Amino acid sequence: MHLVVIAFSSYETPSPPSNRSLRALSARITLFLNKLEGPLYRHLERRLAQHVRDFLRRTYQLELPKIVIEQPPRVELGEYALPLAFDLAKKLRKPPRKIAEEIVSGIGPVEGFEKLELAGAGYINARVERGRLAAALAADEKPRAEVASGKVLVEHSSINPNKAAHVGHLRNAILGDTFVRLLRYAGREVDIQNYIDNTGVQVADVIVGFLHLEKKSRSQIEELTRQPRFDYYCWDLYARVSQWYEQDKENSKVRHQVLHAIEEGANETAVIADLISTAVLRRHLETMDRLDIEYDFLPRESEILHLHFWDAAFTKLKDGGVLFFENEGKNKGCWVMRRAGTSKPETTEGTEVTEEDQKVIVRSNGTVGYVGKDIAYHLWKFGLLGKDFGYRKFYRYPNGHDCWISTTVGAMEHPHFGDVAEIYNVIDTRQAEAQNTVIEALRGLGYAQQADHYTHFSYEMVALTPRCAAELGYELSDEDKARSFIEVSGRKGFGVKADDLIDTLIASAKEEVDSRHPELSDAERTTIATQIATGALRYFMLRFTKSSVIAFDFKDALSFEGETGPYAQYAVVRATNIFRKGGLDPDDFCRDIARYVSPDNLTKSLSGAEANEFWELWLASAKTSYIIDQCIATTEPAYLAKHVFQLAQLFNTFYHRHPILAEADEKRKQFLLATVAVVRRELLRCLAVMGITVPPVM
RNA sequence: GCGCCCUUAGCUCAGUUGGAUAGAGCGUCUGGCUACGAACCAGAAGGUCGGGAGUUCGAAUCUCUCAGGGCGCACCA
Repeated sequence: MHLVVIAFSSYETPSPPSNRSLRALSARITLFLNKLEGPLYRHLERRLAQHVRDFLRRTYQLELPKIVIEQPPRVELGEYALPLAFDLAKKLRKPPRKIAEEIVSGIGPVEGFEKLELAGAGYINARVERGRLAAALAADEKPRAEVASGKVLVEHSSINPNKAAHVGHLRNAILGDTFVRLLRYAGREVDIQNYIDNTGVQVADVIVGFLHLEKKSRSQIEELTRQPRFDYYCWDLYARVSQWYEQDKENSKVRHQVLHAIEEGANETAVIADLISTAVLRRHLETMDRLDIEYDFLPRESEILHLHFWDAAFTKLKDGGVLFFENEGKNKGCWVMRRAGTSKPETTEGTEVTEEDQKVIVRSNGTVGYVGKDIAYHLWKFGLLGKDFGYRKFYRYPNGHDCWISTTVGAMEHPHFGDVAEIYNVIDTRQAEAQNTVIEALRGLGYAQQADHYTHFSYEMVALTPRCAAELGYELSDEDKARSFIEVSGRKGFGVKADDLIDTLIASAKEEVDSRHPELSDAERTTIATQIATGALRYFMLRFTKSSVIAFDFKDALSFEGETGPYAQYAVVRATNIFRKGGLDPDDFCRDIARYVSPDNLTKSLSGAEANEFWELWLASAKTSYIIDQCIATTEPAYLAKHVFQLAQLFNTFYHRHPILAEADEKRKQFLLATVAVVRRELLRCLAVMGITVPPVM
C-alpha cells in the first residue's frame, strides 16, 4: 500500500476543476504534487525553506533571499538544521535563541515533519517523519520533477588520433561519461560527441615518422594498422619523431609539408593520414569500450575543413564585428578578436584592442587557426551555423549501439545531431582561455543565451608521482625527484598507457578472484576480475575533485581496499548474499518491499534513539537524487563517489552488527531485510551512474 | 609582467550556500573469522587548516597581503 498524502498549502490551492477532462486534471495534480509535495529528501528541504520564508514574511515582514539549510553533525539531532536565527539577530534586535524559539513555536505543522526544535545557541533542527520518508523510499517513489527541456551535448575524450590513449585521457573520458550518466539519470536527453582532430600537427608528426623515418609504403602501413595494438606502435614512433625534430631544425620543414598536404586533402599523404588516424581512432574506441564508455557521434576536423564550416562562421564573425582586421604591429594582416578575460578599457574609440589582448583567428596567410575552427564547430553545436555534417555509421558496439562519424557526403538516413540547447565540453583546465574565447565569440555574435549554456567542464591533469615515473624506467633529474608530481608527455613517450593500466588492473584483480573462487570457470573469473578492475579504475578517477591534480601511482590505483570501487561493489555482493542465503531474490524483494514491511513496521522500527543506526542508512539512501542534482549543478561527479563510499561504509558496519538471517523476531527481520534492499538498490543505482557494475560474487 | 588554480594528519584527499567537537582512506599500533564470505569490522595515536592582518556573533571557507608550487598568456592544436 502506498502512503500518499495530498496537502495543498492554502495560498497554492489550484482553481476548481473545469470538469472538462478529469484525466488532464489528475495529470496536472500529479505533476503539481511531484513538484511541491514529494516525500523525498530534496522536496522536504524545499518545503521546509518555503514554510520558514512564509513565516518570516507573516511575522516579521522579512524577505530572505536564501534560507540556508544544512545537515546537523549527528543524526540524533535531526535531518535538517537552520542557522538563520543568528542572521536575524541583528535585524530583529533580539538574541538568536529567542528568535529560534519564536520560529519553532509559531511556524505550525510542516507536512512531512515531526517537529522543529531549538538547539544550541540558536539552531533550529527539523525532524522528519521517518516512517513516511522510509515508506516513500521503500516504494521507490520517483517524481519526474522539473526536467529542463532541450537536448544536451556532452563532448569528451577528444584524443588526438596519433598514439595510444593514456591515464590523462582516461580521467577525461571517465569524467565525461559519468556526467552523461548523471544527466540521463536526471531525465535529460544527451548526445555524446568525441571530437577528432585528424588533420592537426600531432597526426602529421606520426605520418612524418612512417614516411620519412621508417620509409614505409602505403601497403606496409596498411598492414601495420591491422596489428592488435597499432596505437602502441604510433606511441613509440611519435616520441622518435619528436626527437628527430630536435636533432635538426631542417627536419621540421617536412612536418609543415605533411601538415599542409593533410589539410589540403585528396592526395597520397592525406590518404595515408586518414588510414592511420582512423586506425588509431578505432583503437581508442576499443579502449574506452573496455570501460563501458561509448559515443554517439565523432565529428572530425577534416569535415569542418572540407565542408567549409569556417567560411560560414567567418562571414558571421566579420558582420557581427567580433573579428577585425589588424593593419599594423606584430599581428599585421591577421583577423583578430579580443582574448577572453581581457577587460575593455573604459574609454576608447571603437574596437581598439591592444596587441597583448588580441587573439589571432585568421593568420596573415589566410589560413584559420584552431580557435576559429572551434567557433565554427560550436555554432554548429547550437544549430546556428546553417551547415551540417554528412554522417555515416562508423563503429558498432557489442551491445548493438552505433557510433556515427562525420563525412563530406553521408547517408540519407541518420540521427539528428547538434542543434542542442546546452553543451558541456570536458576539456582540461589548460584550455580554459581558448574555451572562454569561443564563448565570448558567441556572445559577441549576440547569442547570449547559448553562451550562458556553454559550460567548459574543466578539470586538472593527471601527472605521475616520481616513484611511478621511476618504475616505468624514466631517468629523473634531482629536481624532478623533489617534485610531488611530474607531467606526462606524449612527445617524450612518457606516460602510462590506458590499455596497460587496464590490463594490469585486470591481472591484479584476477589473482584475487582466482584464489577466492577456484570453483568458478576461468571465463567467469575473468569477467568478475574485469568488473572489479573497471570499478577500481572508474572510482579512482572520480574520487578526486576536478580541481585536484591526480598524481598517479600504481600502488594507489591498484588498491582494492578502503575508499575504492571494489569496496562499494563488495558491500552490494554482501547484501545480495543475505537474500540468496535466505532463499529470496533481492530484486523481487526490492520491487515489492511494501508487501513485506508495513508502514507501521517502518515507523516503529525507525523511531527512538536506538533506531538511529538504522535511520542513518535510510536517510543516506534517501539522498541519492539530491546528490545527483548537486553533481550536475556543480559539474562535480566526485560528490557521488563520496556518497557511494559513505553508503557502503554505513552498510558494512550495519552488516557486521546485525546477523539478519539469524534474527528470531520475524517483523524485525523483515525490517532489516528491507533496509538491506533499499541500500543495495541505491548503491547499485549510484554505481551504475558512475559506470560501475557489480559482480555476482567477489 | 598579466590571468586562473592549488597549499588541511606521516602520505593521498573530502570539507556545497561562512555555522555545532575540522573528517575519510592509506600507512603505523591493538583487537576481531564456527561464514548473511575478513576485498570487512572495532579501537588507538596522529592537526597552529602555508604565514600574517581584516570582515563577522562565528572563518579551512569571504577580503587584503606575504611565501611556496602548478598551469595558461604562439600567425601550435
